[in-house]
Amino acid sequence: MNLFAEIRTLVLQSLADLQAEGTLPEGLDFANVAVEPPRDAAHGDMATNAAMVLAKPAGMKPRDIAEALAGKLAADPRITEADVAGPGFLNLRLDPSVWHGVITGALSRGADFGKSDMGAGEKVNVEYVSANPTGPLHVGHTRGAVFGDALASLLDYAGYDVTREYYINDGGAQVDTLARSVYLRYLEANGQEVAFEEGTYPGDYLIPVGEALAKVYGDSLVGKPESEWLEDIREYATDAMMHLIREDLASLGVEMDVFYSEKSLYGTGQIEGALKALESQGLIYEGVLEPPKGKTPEDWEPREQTLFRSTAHGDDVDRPVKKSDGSWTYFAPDIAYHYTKIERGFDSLIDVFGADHGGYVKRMKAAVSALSGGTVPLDIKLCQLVKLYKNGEPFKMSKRAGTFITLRDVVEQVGPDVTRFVMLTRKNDAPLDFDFDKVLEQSKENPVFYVQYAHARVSSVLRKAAEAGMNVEDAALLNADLSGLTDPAEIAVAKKIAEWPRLVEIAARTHEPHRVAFYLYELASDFHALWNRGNDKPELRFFQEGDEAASQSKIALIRAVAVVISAGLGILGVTPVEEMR
RNA sequence: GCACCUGUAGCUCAGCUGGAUAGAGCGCUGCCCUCCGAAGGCAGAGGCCAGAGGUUCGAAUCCUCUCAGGUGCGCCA
Repeated sequence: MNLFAEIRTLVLQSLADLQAEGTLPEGLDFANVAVEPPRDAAHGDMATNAAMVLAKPAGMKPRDIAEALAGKLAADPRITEADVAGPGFLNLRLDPSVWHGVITGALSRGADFGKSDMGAGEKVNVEYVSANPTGPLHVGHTRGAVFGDALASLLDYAGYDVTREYYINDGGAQVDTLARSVYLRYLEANGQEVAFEEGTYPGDYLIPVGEALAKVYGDSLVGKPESEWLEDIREYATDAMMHLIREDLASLGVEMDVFYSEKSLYGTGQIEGALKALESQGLIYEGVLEPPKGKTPEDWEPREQTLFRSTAHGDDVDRPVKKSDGSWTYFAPDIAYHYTKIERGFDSLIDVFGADHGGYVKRMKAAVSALSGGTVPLDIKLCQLVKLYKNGEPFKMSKRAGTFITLRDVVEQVGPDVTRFVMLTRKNDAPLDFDFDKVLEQSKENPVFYVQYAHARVSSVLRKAAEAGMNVEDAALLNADLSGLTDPAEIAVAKKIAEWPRLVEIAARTHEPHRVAFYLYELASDFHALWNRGNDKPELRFFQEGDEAASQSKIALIRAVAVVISAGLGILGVTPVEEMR
């Protein structure tokens, strides 16, 4: 149901016809022939670059090709005009009935209008959040959570078979630190005075965990050496933190398909297996790394380590997989983890990381490239920082002062819908300002409100029409005679709706869900403009007193707007509202 | 020193696998409610797309270099 794709098909068919007639030579590559909305509406409804792209390989003048193509295209009933312009653009004007078809398409397919089969059921794994299980999620995680979740929904909508996955880093030293910190809280629950030294987590959120442990174990662990309690408490604490994190995610509406434990890789031979797979390609060796140039660490000493030859797959230096004491670096289980993704049959992988992990992109891609023989692409999306503001003033976070902002704080203050939408109003690799006051402001400056307002206005009209006795069910609106929808402002809205399926494909292909948010803003803008046209021209108002036929056609149009806004917000994980309060 | 990201209107940012005269919001100027929600809309002013080369029919977009900001750079994950 992508109108642009349909017209492109028509263009390609016409080009093939020209070849059959001998006007165009055989053997041309049409891959770069595009059909796009023109930047300037005055140029028409759609434009194709076919003539310019083909001029050189065909050995013809662009305008000659364009003229010939125009002749072919004009024969199609959907096309009312085909003009050659500029260096060889072919501008097309479409029959109003085409736009009316877009409206009925949106009404009949509902939330599925815009769905694409681009993904063709390809299996995609989207890994996101993956925060250490040592405490509640904070604002930084929030952006990654929203981004990853929206991206997953977007890919699903575009026809991919998506798995949402969270990698639990429960195998490293940080969960030992967690266990020790919880042990302190446990002692505290048993009436002891404790001090949180450097290298422990002093957060209040561990107090209930310590208390719960005291209930389970009584004072039986008090005064015992670490070796007797570390393992048990680590497991207990990690479970408690993951429980907390799942609740945090749930408060945002994020639901994972798979929680994959790092620890589960140990002792199963999976890490060894992954490294063996690399070794068989000659990518593992014992060697000594050069110290980094410019900024050499104080304690730098050359030492021999087990290294992964990531440079063979595009990295800048080779990376250690074993520490000098023989234990794994964090990178080794990461390699094994990504190996399991390949073995689990995913056709492509996406990792969503914080921007501070930018340094791991190349080595991770190198590992996946090597382990999959280059057959499984890995895209790593880095989410930049979120800067918090309150009333325009920077909001400083401090763990000590207790002004540390968690995901839950944000969601409780502004709600999941606003949180999610705002997090998607920037490209992932651009920093984001989040102002607790401005995101709740009800004005067009706030895109969340602006889009919701458009949806609410449609609902308002539907209510009013229903009160007047009209049947405003989609099934009824589908039968409306749309031929009266000819005003440029009305057609502009229909055209914007027609762009939706195309936008979904572009956003999915580029892995950029923010495009959906921006599109919705534009659609809302066109809708608000049309609404206000009703001020000057009463015949453009959606509900026409006493003229049911006209009302039906106009309401069909705005109902189509609501359908698309609702679908778009659905991808972003935002609930559309029926009225503003 | 090296790698990655960023640099577009006074400010905050979009810009479609390279397309025509580069867009939006805020701010500024002037308009629009007897009327479906003015929580909106219309119009105007405002640009060396950081800079310099290159690729080609065509570059904000791709390549090279320079400048500026951010992030990271072997036993932390």
